[in-house]
Amino acid sequence: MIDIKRLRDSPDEFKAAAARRAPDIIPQLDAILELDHQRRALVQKVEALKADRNEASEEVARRKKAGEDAAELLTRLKTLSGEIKEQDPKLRETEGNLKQQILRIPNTPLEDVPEGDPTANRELRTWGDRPSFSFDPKPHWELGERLGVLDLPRGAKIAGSGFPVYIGQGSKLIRSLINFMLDIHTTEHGYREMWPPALVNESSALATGQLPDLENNMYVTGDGLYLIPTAEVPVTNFHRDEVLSGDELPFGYAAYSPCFRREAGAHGKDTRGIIRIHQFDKVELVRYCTPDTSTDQLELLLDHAETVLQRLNLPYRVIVLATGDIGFSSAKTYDLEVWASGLGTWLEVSSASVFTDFQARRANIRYRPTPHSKPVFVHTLNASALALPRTIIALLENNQLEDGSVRIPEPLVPYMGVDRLTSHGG
RNA sequence: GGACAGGUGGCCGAGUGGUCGAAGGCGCGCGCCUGGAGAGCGCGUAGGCGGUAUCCCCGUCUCGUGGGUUCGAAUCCCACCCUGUCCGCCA
Repeated sequence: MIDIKRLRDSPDEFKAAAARRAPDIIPQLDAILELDHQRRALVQKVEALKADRNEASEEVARRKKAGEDAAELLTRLKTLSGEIKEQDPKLRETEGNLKQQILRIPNTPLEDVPEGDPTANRELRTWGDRPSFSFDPKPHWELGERLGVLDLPRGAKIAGSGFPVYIGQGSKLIRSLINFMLDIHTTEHGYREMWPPALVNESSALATGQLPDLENNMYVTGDGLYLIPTAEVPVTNFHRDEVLSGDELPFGYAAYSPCFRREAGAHGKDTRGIIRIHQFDKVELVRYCTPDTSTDQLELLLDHAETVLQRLNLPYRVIVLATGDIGFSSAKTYDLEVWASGLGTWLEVSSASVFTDFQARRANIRYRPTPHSKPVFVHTLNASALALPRTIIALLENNQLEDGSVRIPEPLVPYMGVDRLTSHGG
């Protein structure tokens, strides 16, 4: 949620920042300013009436206590109360409209975010060498099927397309990767582990910014709960409506969760194999920090995500997203894209974002800089570290041998118990 | 899912229609005391919004949430949410 006071106090500055991401947003901001103006006028009107009412009401109490007559005062109060009941709903309606509109305004990007549509995304650096092959490297769906670790047709039979089944060593690879990633983040990067609910209520989805804009991309249950598209939602909401003490910041959680995405409107794009699916697994990092440290925290977070790719020896590149490509709640986002040899393309496996106080406002997460100072909003950040399917794609495709078997990267061997995936490996 | 009991400030806990934003306690902050610490004593300790204004003041709202009754609601009524206990069901 944007800071209405910032918009009100320096509208030109705010509009310029917001327009870097969405040039057509100015009329919406003007509408908000107008509504805010109306709202404040109404507040003053209604509160003046209430002040009169409260004063007269106290006088009634005093007179009754003293055994005096208050009939004449009561008639005056009756008309006053009637007037309040007429004006108050107007105020509430205006406030409701204003809130609705504010909730639809995306976060303003940081100054150093390149401006433009996705073609303005910038590659910052690459890590590792893309493997070379003496044969034609195969795509993961062929490898997975031949190895007997991935069964897409049966997944489609059970649930539908986009719900893969991992079997045998494939299933073991999933839990090995989850443990591997969580172990790194908890023992080396200082994260506290969390196992959150996979369903959340409306307030939670609203707080992290999935609602109202991404409503169509989430599965909804008949009970009005949402299947989480990322652990970011439950983990960030863990501290919703709380005041944290300043000296515990910064801190972070590492959480594994299944993720569910309808991918509505993504027809025909990256549909083969497990590139884009409806249910997948992910280890997510969420950090809370003070406003002055959040840009440094983003670099730290990115580093934590990169560590996983480096340990797995998967070549990747770091992209800074342009203003037109960052998510609704984000102020700045880095994507990590891993190289997939069989597909011959880069795949996004992680997205690291700083949300400044945007989510904290929606979720009402604050902290006290000192024991008696007023609470202020924290800054929140998160990064995938990593999303599993595309990590698996890269693992299979980059480490494949000519006979169709796949080498397991050394750090993963203790988790897998084998150093090769073979078609007779079970 | 059913029955009953509850949801009050950072925490515990009083308060059943009128100076109640809320007694008391704990915690926390500042000070006194002390060689130092503790104990003890004193003072201070919610947030949102609006106005005004550089941190003073004024108004308003908030006692789970949303409605209602009333001149006036923490207190009465309705709905919903949540927690506890028992029953049912179940991994």
